[in-house]
Amino acid sequence: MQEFVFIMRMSQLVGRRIKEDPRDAVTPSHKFLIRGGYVRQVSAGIFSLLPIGKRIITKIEAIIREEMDRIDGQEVLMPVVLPAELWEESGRYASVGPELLRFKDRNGKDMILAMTHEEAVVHLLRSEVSSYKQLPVMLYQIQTKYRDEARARGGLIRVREFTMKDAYSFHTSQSCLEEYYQRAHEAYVRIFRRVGMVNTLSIESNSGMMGGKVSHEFMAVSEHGEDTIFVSPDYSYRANREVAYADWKFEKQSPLELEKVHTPGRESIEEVSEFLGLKPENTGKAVFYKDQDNNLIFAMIRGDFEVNESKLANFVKCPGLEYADDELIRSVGAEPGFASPMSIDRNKVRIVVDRSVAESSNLVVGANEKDYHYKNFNFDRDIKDVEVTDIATVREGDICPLTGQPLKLERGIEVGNIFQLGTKYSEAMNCRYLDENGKSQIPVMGCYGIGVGRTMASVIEQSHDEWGPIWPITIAPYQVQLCAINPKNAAVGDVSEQLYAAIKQAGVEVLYDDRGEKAGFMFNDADLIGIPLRLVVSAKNVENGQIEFKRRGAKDVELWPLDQVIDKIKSVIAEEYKKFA
RNA sequence: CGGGGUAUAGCGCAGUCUGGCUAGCGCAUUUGGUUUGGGACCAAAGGGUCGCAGGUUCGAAUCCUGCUACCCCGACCA
Repeated sequence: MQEFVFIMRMSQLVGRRIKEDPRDAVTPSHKFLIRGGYVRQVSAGIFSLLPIGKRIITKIEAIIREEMDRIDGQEVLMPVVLPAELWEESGRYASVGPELLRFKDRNGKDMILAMTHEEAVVHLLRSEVSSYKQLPVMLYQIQTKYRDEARARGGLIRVREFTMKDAYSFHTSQSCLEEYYQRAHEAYVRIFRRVGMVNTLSIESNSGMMGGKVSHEFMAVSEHGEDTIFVSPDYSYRANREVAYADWKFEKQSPLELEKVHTPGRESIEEVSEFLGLKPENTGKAVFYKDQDNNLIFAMIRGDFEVNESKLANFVKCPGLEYADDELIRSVGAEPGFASPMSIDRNKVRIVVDRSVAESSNLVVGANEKDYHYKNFNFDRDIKDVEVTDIATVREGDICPLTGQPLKLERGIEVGNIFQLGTKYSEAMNCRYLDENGKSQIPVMGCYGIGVGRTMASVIEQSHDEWGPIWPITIAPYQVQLCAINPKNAAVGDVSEQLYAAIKQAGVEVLYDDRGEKAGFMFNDADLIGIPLRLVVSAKNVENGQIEFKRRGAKDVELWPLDQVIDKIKSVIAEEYKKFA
């Protein structure tokens, strides 16, 4: 752990507390980070850290370093500014959208601000490692990243510039990667426990633009989270909505004859099912998407389900699906609002059917003619040569595939992720080593990220009261806050100064409120800063040779004999650390 | 990128509809004094190109046009 400034006087501390909530802050973490004097916004999604905010970040980083070193990581530092050609090698210069900030240097050379460092680490490693004897290896860094987010929000929860710990491992085999992936997972569990994130879930996730197959997200459970998670009641099943599935049961009935019905002006599932006196689950829904090349994809799902665009995008291997416009839909012979998979130009459209349609009977579908639908559509009979898969979005209450219990919905903030990347980058960027037979091989990669600022914000989301954050001792800006009520009183002033010096001597981190503010004012500031342990020096107690001790968030106070304060506070601190070991 | 909103002192806001003398209020700040266990009191003081650029007018924070920044919802996305 790096050396720290152990002590600080409040009278000298830069970063004022603010009484009122900032107008534009909505989440508790955003409000308290601003009000407590931890961070200040410079531009949308771009923040400066004030001293106590920086101390928290430094402590979180120290915990991450320890755990990365424990799983044999080697710390490096790679640049924020990278040449575009490195990203051209991997193909991401073209495939990643506008969130990658591109610019030219003075010579007109294309450059980028790195949003992640797979390319940089492969560039580094391919010239340093050439033998199987050097593998496996893991490199990590704690570095600034930039993502040109369309919409920054929620204080530190979604920002454009941020600090991230990212780690990359290289292996000679998939099994070696899988073994290491497990160790990384365990390291992450330890990290989030140690920083005091009490409610973190590791869940199955969608690999998105990173490529690769197996991946997990570490979610801080919070009502202000941006991601939707489905969990079983016992939390044995946990999955992001993007990949979650349920044990859906569908029932086949004997097919009835196809029947064309007049449904004037009824376009939506609700309108059609109500008009025909049926339920939404008796209908089939058609949703049209287009890929980047303007190719039409016809997704068909039962009327009571929603298409899961992540599942669909993964299935058709196209990351950038968009809703198709009416003109494109008509160009294949379909009628928007009354679309049917039958009687359309099969050469111009790819049809993907959800199991809910394939395994149900006698559904109402469009007739590709304005104001007409068909009743009694049956997949097996009425359509041929289409792809059937799961593209349904889980709904709260759907049955868990593992436990058979109803799934419940949670919100989460993604604070970390781990991926089994495979050879996507090492292969594209020609990273090779020689195996024991002298044969050239491509290393298998894993990557592992943690958002440091987001972690700080998430801890507040999970640990605060109406007055401010309640920091775990492991990342609190100081371990102890010392408050002097009326330090102009000679006895109070003397005892406070002596205590301050003695605490420093004992190696305890203390923030000393020496300002002589009114008690209430001082206590409110202390609560807003959220240091977990508080000592108060007052005239009344000093007269009795006593000091008051209180834990942040607790109701009760203790009175400690003055000559035992140092011993007692040290033991309380040790006890607090044990809670997060 | 679509929808909605905001921009006036360090922070939070009023004033704008209905144009008018010197642009206010609370908090914070400075000075002096009194206070000191859950956001004290008295007295005095400093602090503004009213987001930017044009226009209308005798006169614009206020009306008109354009722009910019920021926030919220959505789209997109590690």
